[in-house]
Amino acid sequence: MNKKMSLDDQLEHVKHRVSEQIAENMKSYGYPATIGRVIAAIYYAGRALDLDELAEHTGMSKTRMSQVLREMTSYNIAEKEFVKGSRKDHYTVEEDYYQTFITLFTANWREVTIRNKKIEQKIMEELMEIYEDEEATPEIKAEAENLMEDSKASIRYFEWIERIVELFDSQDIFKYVPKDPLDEDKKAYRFKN
Amino acid sequence: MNKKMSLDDQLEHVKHRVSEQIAENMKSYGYPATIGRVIAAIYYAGRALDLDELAEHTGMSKTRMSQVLREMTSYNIAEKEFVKGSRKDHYTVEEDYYQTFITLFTANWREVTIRNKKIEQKIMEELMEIYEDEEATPEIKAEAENLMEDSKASIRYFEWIERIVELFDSQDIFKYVPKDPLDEDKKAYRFKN
DNA sequence: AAGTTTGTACAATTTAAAGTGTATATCGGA
DNA sequence: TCCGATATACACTTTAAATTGTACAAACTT
Repeated sequence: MNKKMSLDDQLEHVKHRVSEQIAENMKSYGYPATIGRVIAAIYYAGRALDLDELAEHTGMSKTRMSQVLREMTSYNIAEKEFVKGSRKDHYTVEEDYYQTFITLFTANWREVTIRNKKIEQKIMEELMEIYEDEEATPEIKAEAENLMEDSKASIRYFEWIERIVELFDSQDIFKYVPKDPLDEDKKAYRFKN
Repeated sequence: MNKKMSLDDQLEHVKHRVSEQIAENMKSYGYPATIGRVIAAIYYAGRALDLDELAEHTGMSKTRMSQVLREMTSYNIAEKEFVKGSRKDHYTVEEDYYQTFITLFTANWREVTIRNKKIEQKIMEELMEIYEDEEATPEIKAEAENLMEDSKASIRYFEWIERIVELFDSQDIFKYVPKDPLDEDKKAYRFKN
């Protein structure tokens, strides 16, 4: 049955597999799979696509395309591109894997740190009130103090996450984990082969 | 209404908030929220808990506890602890935030790299067959070559992810992004205050 | 101004994930 | 060997996320 497939169809099949693979990876990143399909469609088209073309390529509704592209532009992994003589919105995508990884990774974690720092602040205030309440027994005060220590430790942890985010966002990560294997490694590799 | 709450209840309320916060964070990590509630319950109990106690603390079914604890032990963020004279399984959890982050983060990404490298290998084989097919036109061959280049680039990217995972797993990340702010920063901070 | 084209709001549907309850296999003690 | 206690398999229900279709508003054309 596969034998009957034309070579063109086989190439299409490979592209489809890659597309699904990227889609699956998006799920692992914590984002909708459809984002991956959109990236693949635009990449293989080799040009900016409009919503109708994307719906066509992904086999999904135009509504969904609208939703997903909005999400993607909000994360800066897609952007509108002006196309002469067309009223439609055309979209291009970030094609650098590494940058896409960094962008999505940092967007997610920034959200986490912001949310948590807010909550920790509220918790701290709440604990302070309890601690300073005139009816607070020594036991109550001790417990409140424990929880405040926890909260402080938690804040330090989220500040660490913030610095991790900064490490990626600034591209400094490539200093410590380069895209290409080190030259020494390359040499060693060559000798072995 | 809040005014009527006893101080003890207020402390409980704070703990509950923290528990929900951790639960929410687990979702952001890409894991079930319940994992966070389990971590909080055991942490606040200050000792290993059994499935019934966990169901009690989280307000969930024992079945769910069984499922979640299995998942947690598989990720090495929970483990069984022997408790004298009890037939029940008691569980403790990793209490170091940083370690939990690293463990979950690396588990997720390791899975991703393994999955992708497998797929890329298959794709490479498929493309090779197409390329070497006697009926392949120059256009077909050129396209297959392009896709092979893509695949190679993709593999290099996942190897980079693997090295990122290794950076965290080996704890080397703390060399570049220390838990505690640097001494210089500390000093600067002191002077400002 | 009337008629098109386009994108998206909104409610409804589908699909996938989380969680439950009953039934059962396994184990340790009498 | 039987009994009670425990964890989990499995099928079912609930909840949340992804996706669609219809309707409409804004912008563009004539």
